[in-house]
Amino acid sequence: MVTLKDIAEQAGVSSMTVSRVMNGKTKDVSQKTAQRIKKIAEEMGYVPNSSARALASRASRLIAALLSDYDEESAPLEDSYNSSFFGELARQIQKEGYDLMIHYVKDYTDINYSLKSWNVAGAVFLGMFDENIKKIQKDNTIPLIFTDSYSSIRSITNVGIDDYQGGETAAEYLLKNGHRNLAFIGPAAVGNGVIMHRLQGFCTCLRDNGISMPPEHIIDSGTEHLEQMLEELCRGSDPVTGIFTTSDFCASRIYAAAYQAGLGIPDDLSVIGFDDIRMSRYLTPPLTTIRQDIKKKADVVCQLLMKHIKNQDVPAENVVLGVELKERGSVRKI
Amino acid sequence: MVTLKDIAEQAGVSSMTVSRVMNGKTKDVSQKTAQRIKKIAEEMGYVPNSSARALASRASRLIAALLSDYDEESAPLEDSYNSSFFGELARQIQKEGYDLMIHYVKDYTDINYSLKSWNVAGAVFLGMFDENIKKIQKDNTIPLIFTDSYSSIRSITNVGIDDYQGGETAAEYLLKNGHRNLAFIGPAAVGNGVIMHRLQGFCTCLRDNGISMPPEHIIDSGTEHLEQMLEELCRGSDPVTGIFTTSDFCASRIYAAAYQAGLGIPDDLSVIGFDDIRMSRYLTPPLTTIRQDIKKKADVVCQLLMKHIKNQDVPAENVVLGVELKERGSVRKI
DNA sequence: TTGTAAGCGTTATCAA
DNA sequence: TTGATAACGCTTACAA
Repeated sequence: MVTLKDIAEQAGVSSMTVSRVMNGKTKDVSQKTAQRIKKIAEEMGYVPNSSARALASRASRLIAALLSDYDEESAPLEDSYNSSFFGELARQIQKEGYDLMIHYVKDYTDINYSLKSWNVAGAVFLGMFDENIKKIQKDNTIPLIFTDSYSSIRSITNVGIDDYQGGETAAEYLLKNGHRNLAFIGPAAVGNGVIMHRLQGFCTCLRDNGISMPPEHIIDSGTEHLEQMLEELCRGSDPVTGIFTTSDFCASRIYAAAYQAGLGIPDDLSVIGFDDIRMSRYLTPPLTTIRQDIKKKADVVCQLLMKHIKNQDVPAENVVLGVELKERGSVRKI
Repeated sequence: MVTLKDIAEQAGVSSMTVSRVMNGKTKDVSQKTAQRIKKIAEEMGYVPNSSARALASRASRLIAALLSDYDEESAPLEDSYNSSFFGELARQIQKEGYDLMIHYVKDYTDINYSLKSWNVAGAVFLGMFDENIKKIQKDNTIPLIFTDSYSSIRSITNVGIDDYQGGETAAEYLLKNGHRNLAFIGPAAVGNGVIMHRLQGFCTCLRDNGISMPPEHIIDSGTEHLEQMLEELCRGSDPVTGIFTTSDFCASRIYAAAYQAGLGIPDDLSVIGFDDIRMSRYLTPPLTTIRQDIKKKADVVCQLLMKHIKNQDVPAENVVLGVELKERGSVRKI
């Protein structure tokens, strides 16, 4: 391992001088020696020791990504949305000269460890963290960026999308295409999360247009019997013709169930998804969906992180990104 | 921040004693003091400083995952296969008490930095690294685990699957179902990688059965004109009836192109994929594919890593995991 | 069983 | 413009 000291000896200077050069404080060092030292460092293959740096400067160029992991069996990164976002985030963070660690966290202890162990410069939270937010905020002075959080705690920095608007847009579009009998399929709408807001936007828009959706048309996507439910919904005397679902992944499950039930999309059943993951355009038929810009989201998160790291006094802010309808082939006009 | 020293002062012992307790070297410390110290540490919310540890012990509990990133526009983690594997790997590594960093790497400089900067205990390589392997190996003593590498360098530790066998299995299955005129769709078969081996297994099996596949039936999945190609292939006097493709994601693109071309799957065209990502069973029709066990792969990588970390003298080994045919609905009998 | 001393590679601070 | 020194929090090696 090549250290500052090694280079210093080669160059006949003190290691402080080398340190200054390596940190780009070139105005404190003469041009000549700076050049010479750079060359020697290059030749010797010097790579700064980040641990030592972090220790001495009490600040690391490290960001932690925290994935909430309620359950051993869940696989957050198997979800196309999450993994795309994480991948983009990693790229952006790296571009800023920071390194990224990933932690699955279950409870406060895990979170605490993730934040303190490597004294990370900041953290990004993916998933639900409502219970712990208050305590986390209190215990830490580093920037914490939440994503898609609807915590009632004010003054947290969050980047999310307009889920409510997304629900509305979906409803509008289905109505515009003549659908009147609708259903909603998603994970059991937990408390105050994105799912609930999408559902609310959807329902409110329907109600404003004089349409109501009976509670039994709100279906838990976790059900084993999706096919059967679809049959019941679409075969009655007053058949459901349109479904709004909370993710494109979920939409693909609906496609499969509909297929098994002998229901054609969009002929017998129209479906509108959420997210616009890469695969959606390749479904048969291509999925009409509410698109969120994952790249943009990662970008905003990263910029916010950098801003807060550079200046501790930046106030908390809640960024809400827009969504847009991506019209493809899974909704028909009736 | 709570340090060993803080705890030591509270407990009226030296920080060495606390250090021993925190590292579970309880046989070197009296039961009584050990208990007392544990309690105090708990109360004070002690979290060990990993940077300091790494610095003092010249060894970190950190693993680096290196994603090869030839191109700004590519998004390795948008690929379902990669992201699932990465997610599983992260979980396994964490379970072993290690932390995981992610790095996109372009060239030798990047790799070098990733490995040295945090003196990681080991690294896992995802993607192609053929050019640099020799140099990387020479410069590092830490365990390096490659995945899906067909490097000609001997004595690297690699975890892969039996790609050749996968190709054979696909061919056998198509033949068994009466298909004689076949095509292959995948990324331009770069040098010596997984793609080439899958293709070779496929072709060899065909040849052994007296069937030949003309070169123009090997199609680059990167083409813009997939729909048109499919038309040409399947509408001629001697139409292609079966396609083997190198990933399930690619299969979904073929589904979409076939749909646009008015070709029904499996009625007009049978398709067999590779990977068995989560989405495959939800395609319409559900995709018949060559399955690889991603969880198992991550598990093997992690165990290998631990073994090599604990014992530097373990020889390099190349683990080849099996693949299996997952029969679903995209291949028809003719 | 416990403690002392030195040192890991770097940066902050102050002095020259 | 440069250097000496202490310190960051911890572990290793040795001594008591």
